[in-house]
Amino acid sequence: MEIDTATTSTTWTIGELADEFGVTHRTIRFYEDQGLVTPERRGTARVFHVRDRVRLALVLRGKRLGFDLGQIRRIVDMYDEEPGEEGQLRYFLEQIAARRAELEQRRQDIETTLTELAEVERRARETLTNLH
Amino acid sequence: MEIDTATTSTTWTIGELADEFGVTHRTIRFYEDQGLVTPERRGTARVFHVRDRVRLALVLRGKRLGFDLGQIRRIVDMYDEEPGEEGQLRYFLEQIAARRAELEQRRQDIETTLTELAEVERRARETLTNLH
DNA sequence: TCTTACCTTTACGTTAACGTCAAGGAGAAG
DNA sequence: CTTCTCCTTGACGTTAACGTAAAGGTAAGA
Repeated sequence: MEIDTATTSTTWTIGELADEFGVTHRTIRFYEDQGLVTPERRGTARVFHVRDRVRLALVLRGKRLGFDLGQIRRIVDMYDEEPGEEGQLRYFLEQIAARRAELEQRRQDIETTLTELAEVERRARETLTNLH
Repeated sequence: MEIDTATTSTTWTIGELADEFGVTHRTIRFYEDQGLVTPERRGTARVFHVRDRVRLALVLRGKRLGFDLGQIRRIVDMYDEEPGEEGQLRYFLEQIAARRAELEQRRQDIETTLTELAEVERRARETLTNLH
């Protein structure tokens, strides 16, 4: 019997998330092992809440960026870090600065590559028009 | 006896390139296996020319971007593609468009992440000033 | 009650990208 | 000739990030 799926559900099964994000169950379970998501357990079954959904999205974005799961975890964990005391906050800000430096290096690499590819493309188009 | 290292050498040994780029001999040899660099052979020894040096730099930039060696090869090979006939040129332009799409997706992901990290940082700084 | 769909754990298999010996060659210096 | 230094070719080892069976639990519907 159906209980409540009329109101857009605020929890998900592993299969729903897998379908939505285009990954396998195995992948999500692996991420749970790594502590990237922490679904509730009802009996033996996993119940994913909004927090898990958000974190999963962040993880997959990290993967698109080519970070390994270690780096990704460090970034994702920043999103729901507890305030803490001064020393910890300063350390936290250092970490953010480090991640940002990596990201900006990457952005620079991308800009350069895009520029170069544009030049390669220009030459190709030139050769192409010269054929006619 | 020394022969000619006064005039900046236009060729390199595997060790020189390894030192310069901060990778091991093994890595460079592996890249040779994959066809990413194609050093000349003098007897049994490898002699790297400017082309290899450039390609190695491109490969390492690709790695920083988180591409796997397959993707990297596809990008790097574009840099010294021969003109060819029309069909090939059109296919080539398609490939460029595809690589560009990937790179732009990544850039978008980076922008988003940087924006979010800035917000996280702002909140951390706020908490920090409120401590005093 | 039986089937079907979806879930579970356990555990070995796989691929990429090198790391790490092992054993030896080639040439310049002393 | 011996000693270094730097190079060479195998070839097996390692880590990350899952893939892929195997074997079974549970709840809804026919």
